[in-house]
Amino acid sequence: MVRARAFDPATTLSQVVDLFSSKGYTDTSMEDIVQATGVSRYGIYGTFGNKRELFEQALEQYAESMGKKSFLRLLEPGASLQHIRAIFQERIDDLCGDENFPACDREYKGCLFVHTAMELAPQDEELRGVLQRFMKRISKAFSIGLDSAKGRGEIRKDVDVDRAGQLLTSTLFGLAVLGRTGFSREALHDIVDATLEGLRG
Amino acid sequence: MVRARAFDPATTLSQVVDLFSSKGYTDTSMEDIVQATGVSRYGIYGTFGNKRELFEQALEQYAESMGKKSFLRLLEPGASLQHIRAIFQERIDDLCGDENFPACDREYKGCLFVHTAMELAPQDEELRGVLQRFMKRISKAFSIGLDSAKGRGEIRKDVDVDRAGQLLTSTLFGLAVLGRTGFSREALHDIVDATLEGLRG
DNA sequence: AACAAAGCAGAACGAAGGTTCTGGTTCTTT
DNA sequence: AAAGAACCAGAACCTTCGTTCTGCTTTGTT
Repeated sequence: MVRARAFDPATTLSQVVDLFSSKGYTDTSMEDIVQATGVSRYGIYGTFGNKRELFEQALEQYAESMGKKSFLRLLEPGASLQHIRAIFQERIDDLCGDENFPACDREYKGCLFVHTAMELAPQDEELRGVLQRFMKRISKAFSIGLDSAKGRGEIRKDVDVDRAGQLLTSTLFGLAVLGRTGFSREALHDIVDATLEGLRG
Repeated sequence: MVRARAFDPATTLSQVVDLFSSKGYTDTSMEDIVQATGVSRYGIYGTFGNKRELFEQALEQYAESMGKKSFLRLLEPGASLQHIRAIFQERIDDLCGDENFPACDREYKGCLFVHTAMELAPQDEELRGVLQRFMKRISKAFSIGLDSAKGRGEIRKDVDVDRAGQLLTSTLFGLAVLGRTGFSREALHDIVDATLEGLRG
């Protein structure tokens, strides 16, 4: 090794995650990526491989960062309905972006999971498998959190936490779709409230 | 007029709807459309305009046919929770395709609304408006059905039918995302059950 | 039968995309 | 200081895409 990289792969990957999250796979060009990251084609291809492989790494970083930021807290003892609500709060913040900017200017951020599901999952068996794993992991985390909340008497005793976990996962994606079509923070929050209302005892 | 069209615009548009539903906007090429419909480029462009305009008409036919097939029944007096459940049943059938074919061969059908939301809504103000209208109409139909079901004592008295209508709309899209990543009919049905369970009294 | 408006199939065109290649530059090692 | 491995910017290549154009065919009217 005689010359060091002029960029940090981790931060570059983060920028790529943002790009793919905003525009999806097909509508994000390698040129877009070169421009946004400031990294040369040589650097991108040499470090991450081709577009498909780069996307896969972006997806994995997306999932990992979301897991650490949002879902880890559900695995700790004493997790409550408030923790679940906090996940949706963060999710909505993420989807709706900075509200200091007017709606017409703000960049619509999307969910990389949803983009992957709609664009790639049907044809790409491997990515579909990755996606399924991530989704099941999310459902499981929700279930664990719900079980803990049930122990605290925050949700009904007769709630099946496995199915309810899947329900919350589904809601997570529904929010992404609605947020993308321009529905307000308040509308999304109402949906979360209505969902959790159905679980409360 | 001296020579008649060799194709029926309505059935052609239906085929286009299927294509866009399966692969989305960007991944469906005009060549795909020409091949699948058997209609010449001349016929497509002359009848429907360019790709963007064709998509808009496909979206409108999709919404109208879904409305007639699934949601009209909610507006009739005596609508019940069973009618709402039937909508989700049809939805799942539509998303998962014919179960006589093995999973690896079946063509994953997607939701045109979700594709529009993810691919076009952020940049295309007009389509975004169209999409918002459709979604609000769906929510409204759900609300009316829920109100009727409430009158029949099928759901709790304290349920806010407006918010619950939005919740069911969100669930509808969540199902599309999960279905696209290969989750089974049963998994999707569980989600529907869990959702409706939260509304029952 | 001849005309012409409107249809069709496919070639053609310009733009854009993913990937690879080239020529030059940097920076650690010898 | 010389060397060379790895980096960078961007040109180049090939494919695909949306759209338009061209030459020919069909068919109702004159």
